[in-house]
Amino acid sequence: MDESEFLAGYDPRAYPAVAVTVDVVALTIRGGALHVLLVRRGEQPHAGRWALPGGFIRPDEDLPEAAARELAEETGMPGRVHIEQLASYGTPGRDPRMRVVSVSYLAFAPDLPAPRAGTDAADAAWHRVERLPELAFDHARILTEGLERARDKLEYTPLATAFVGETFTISELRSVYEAVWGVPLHAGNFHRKVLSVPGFVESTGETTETGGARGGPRAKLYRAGDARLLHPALLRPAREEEIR
Amino acid sequence: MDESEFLAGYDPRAYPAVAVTVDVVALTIRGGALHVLLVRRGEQPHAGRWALPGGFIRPDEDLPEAAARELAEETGMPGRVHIEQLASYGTPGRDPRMRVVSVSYLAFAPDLPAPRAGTDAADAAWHRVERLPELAFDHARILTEGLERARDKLEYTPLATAFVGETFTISELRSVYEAVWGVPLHAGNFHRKVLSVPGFVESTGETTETGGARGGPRAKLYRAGDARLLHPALLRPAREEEIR
DNA sequence: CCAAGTTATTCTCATACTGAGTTTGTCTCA
DNA sequence: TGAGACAAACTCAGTATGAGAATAACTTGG
Repeated sequence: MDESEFLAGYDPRAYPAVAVTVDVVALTIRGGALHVLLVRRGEQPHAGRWALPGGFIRPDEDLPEAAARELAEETGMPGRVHIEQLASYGTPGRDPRMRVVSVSYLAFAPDLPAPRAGTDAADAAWHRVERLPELAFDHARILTEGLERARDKLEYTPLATAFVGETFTISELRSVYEAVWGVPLHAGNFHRKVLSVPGFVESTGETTETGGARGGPRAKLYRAGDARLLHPALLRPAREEEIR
Repeated sequence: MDESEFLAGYDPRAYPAVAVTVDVVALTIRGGALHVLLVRRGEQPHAGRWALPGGFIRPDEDLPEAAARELAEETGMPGRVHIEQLASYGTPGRDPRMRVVSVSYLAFAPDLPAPRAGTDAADAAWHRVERLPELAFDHARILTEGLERARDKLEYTPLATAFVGETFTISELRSVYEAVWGVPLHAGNFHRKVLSVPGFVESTGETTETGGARGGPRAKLYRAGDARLLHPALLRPAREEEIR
């Protein structure tokens, strides 16, 4: 091994600086539809274009902290937000300014207040995931992978409870699945399934104050149970096209 | 927003350099047991301790390329290696030298020749995952998460075929599941299940030349099919302790 | 060569889970 | 007050699963 190889292997200062950012795919459900938080960029490059909220990590800040901070800067941060790491992207040239490695996070929250413009964005808004504007950088790809991850995790984790309030009805939970998966579900089977999975939900003993807006009896209220994995899982209807 | 906030948000050069590395959790099956590739560190910090193969990314190298390169440097790189991203780790202080963000990758390969010492390691060897030495940095955690990911992916993807040769018998495939999951499986049920999942394996029409080493008939040979997802999935026996 | 032991492959059968549809009774709105 | 909406529970046929057993093709040690 010669000297240059040694340096290439071990000394990061031999390289041009690499910048590390976090980008957050923040999802919520508004009016029965899945929405993602986007900010309009105020600076070059891609000024004026919509992007995922995110920014450079700070020197003494862990990755999840950075993600939570970036999200808080755009939304005023509600209490109950679930955050988890998604993936990292580091293709040279993905940011024209310099070598940037971006760690993406997925965040889920119950229906949130309208976001406020943060320190580094001209504007911030929830967008329905079926009708998105063109995104800056490679954020369209990150968002796509984040949605796919969210759809998967709904199957085998109690993630859906992160989209609803402290207590909720089975129908509210079902509408989360329908919004994220984008398909209608059989109400009776969903009900049976949710109640049969140990630890998914537990009854509060209460019911809603009134029936549904358009009629129907009062629904029983539940809260999230202590399961970390759903067993058996709630599987999406098979998607032929994704199997091959 | 004042000037310092602006810089904090947008100019990475305002920060101390962040180094980005890739670490690879490379798995293979040798003698019916799951093994992971480890290298003995030749340099400080943690000199002499075992670690996951990895190193700093190069300026014009994409992340997966860097992972493949690091793996090749330790093993002489066989052809058929499946590589996928695992997660990223960036807690301040995880490397005493400087701020390091590490992107981990998971690699799977059929039984490989003994590794060779690479350019940046004093030694390299396959270790059984049930009997591991103490690892450098936070590599024990990375390895644990890598194993968990591999066990999960075996359930719903044809990943197991990446651990066997071009053609294989159902029993060979079963022994992959048994090695990775660490539990014995019912041979008859496994056989029925594998053949019933569309696109998992396809028959070659051939059989093995001889029976098994200790007896039994010749087994039919299969190759990997075109499925990207297994449907229905091959589920592990329920793990009560992991559900709550 | 033969008996004993191994293994691949196929069956059986009882139980569990799933999708689709139905039933019952409560509630809202016009 | 009647029509429609909806929560919750039930039915039933089809499918998947776990456990065990049967069959037959091979091995190896005598």
